[in-house]
Amino acid sequence: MDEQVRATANIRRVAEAAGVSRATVSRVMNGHATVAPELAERVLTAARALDYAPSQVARSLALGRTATIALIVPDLSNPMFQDVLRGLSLAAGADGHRLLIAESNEQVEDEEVLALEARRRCDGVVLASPRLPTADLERLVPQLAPLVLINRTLAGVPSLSVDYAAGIQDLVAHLLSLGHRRIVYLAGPPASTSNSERLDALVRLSNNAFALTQIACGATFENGHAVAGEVAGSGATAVIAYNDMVAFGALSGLHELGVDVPGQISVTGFDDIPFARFTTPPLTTAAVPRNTLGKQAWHQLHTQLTGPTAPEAVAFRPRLLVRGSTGRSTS
Amino acid sequence: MDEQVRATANIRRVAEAAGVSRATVSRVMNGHATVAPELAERVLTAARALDYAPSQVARSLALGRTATIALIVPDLSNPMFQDVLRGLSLAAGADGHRLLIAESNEQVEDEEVLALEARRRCDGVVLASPRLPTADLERLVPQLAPLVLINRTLAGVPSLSVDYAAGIQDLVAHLLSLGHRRIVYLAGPPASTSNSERLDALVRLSNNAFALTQIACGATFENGHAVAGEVAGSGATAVIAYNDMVAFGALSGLHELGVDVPGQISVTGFDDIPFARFTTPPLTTAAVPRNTLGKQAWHQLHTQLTGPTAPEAVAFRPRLLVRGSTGRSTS
DNA sequence: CTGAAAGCGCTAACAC
DNA sequence: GTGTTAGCGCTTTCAG
Repeated sequence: MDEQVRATANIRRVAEAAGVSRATVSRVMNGHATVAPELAERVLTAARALDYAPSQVARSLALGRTATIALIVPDLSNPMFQDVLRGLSLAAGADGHRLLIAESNEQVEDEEVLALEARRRCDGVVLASPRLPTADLERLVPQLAPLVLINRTLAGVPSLSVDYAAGIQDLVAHLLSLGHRRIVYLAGPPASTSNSERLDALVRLSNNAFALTQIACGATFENGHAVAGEVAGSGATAVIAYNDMVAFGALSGLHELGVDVPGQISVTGFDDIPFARFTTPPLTTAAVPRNTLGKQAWHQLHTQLTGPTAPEAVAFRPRLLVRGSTGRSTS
Repeated sequence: MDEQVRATANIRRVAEAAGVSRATVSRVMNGHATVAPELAERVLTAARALDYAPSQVARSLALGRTATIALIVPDLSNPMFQDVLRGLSLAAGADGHRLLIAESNEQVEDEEVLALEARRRCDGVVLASPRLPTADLERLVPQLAPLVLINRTLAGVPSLSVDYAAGIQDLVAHLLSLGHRRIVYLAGPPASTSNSERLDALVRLSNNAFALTQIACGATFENGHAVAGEVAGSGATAVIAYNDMVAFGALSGLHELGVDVPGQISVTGFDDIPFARFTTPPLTTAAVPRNTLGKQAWHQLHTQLTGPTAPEAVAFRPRLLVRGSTGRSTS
């Protein structure tokens, strides 16, 4: 019968069917106050009959906004970005905005074009691009704005970061309170700024308060596992791992060596990944508020979208979670 | 000086600056073969000078396609969907398509409008909606097409699922080969179809080959942990957990009870979540090819976008991963 | 090979 | 209140 109807109805068809102008259809569809109830009813009926729903693309063009934002991340398999994504998605969704997501797959050289391309389809960008050179980023800012940066700062741009130093400070204070005075740090990737922030904080704090040694390690379970022997032989009574994965590996390696945690040595992680509570023993760590980062990212973007605002750079303090992997120093 | 230039250049401005028509600018920007090199050069220069990049929204409207697809999931924190997302994102991205993502946050009643809304902004949909009633889904199909279903099937719609029965079969075969004849199943949520698929497969296989018992459990670490005592007292020599998290909990509980795994009892999981290789002992499990699901989803959507195709329903067989948590039966 | 002009579907002044 | 009309920025026949 009506084979041609399947070609997704548009506003004109509805207008014709309802015997009104397109403007009226538009008004009704957008709930614009004043349309005679009788007309509104006719429009709604026609719309329903034709399975009509306004084209968001056309709408976006006419309005000059898309009600969509983009998240650009280097790696979707990183729990950090997964949670940021989730927080962002929920928060933006609650305010009626869609989320476009672009992953650079760690290809820094692609990030610029990815971000620009994404920005052209939406109203603003949340960018997590730890490795993009600052100069490039600065050049990009005007074209990406409204923009929110995750885990890095730049003058004049709103940003959300994690205060790694504060987290380390809490971890250290906790260990000191347990009597530990010889601490070994299992260092993360040397190039990573999150590693140097942690290390810097440690060095700063160690000043007389405790003896700090360092073992080059990495960011993975295997890395942590591999240095377990070295840790056991280091004479340290406590280890601060670069992150939870490394701590997890160290825990596993120490277990195999018959070293009791926390009886003989205490171990802390960093991040509070989902499995940190399930290790044996459960891992004492500094919880990075990843979800909050996402929520706040939307908040900051939202305010930029609705009006002019002063850029803010906020750093979130991780939360110390004391679990079973740390105990009183016995030496 | 040129304050008004900041209002993002459009095609007309570039055309004027280059002294050509908008059509020519369009041709150049799209690499359309034949434009005099000299003109092309002028256009490119002007575009560069004005920081011009075509509006993707306008382009989408004119072309009738957005080069964007949507993924609808109930819960982004579920590792299953995270990996599907990742596979989909990478695959679609490689073919120059963007990804819109919508999370229903488990609110089934929102999924319909979410999906429809998303569909209006893009060219196709990948839908993972395990709980949406079939009748509703059927009604939705025409409006969502091109469409690919994840983990559920529907006549006439391409879909990608996991063959849970096959995974169970492999697990059972593995256990039988190790001499196990008394197996206990730690059941997942009763309402979940993935639980009943596993259970059905077990019941079917148990016929004379082995004694099957069942313990009501759940889907979490805590659930698995809680039934460790019951498992130990069950007389079974092997346990098949609903999923890895449950197996993980059981492992932990058995450890605390001093029950040796796999010495006294073997344990298997299902899914191969990222941490399954790191448990003590590492978990034997059936790996669900989550990434492949995402990749294939793009593949199926892509073919639909490029031409008419017969819908396909493909089920992926999990891969048996034998690790340290299973061993020869000693009883 | 290039330009003029119509149109994608919707919104928003502006009139009536 | 409702319709007319002029865009939003781009693509694409169709002439020349």
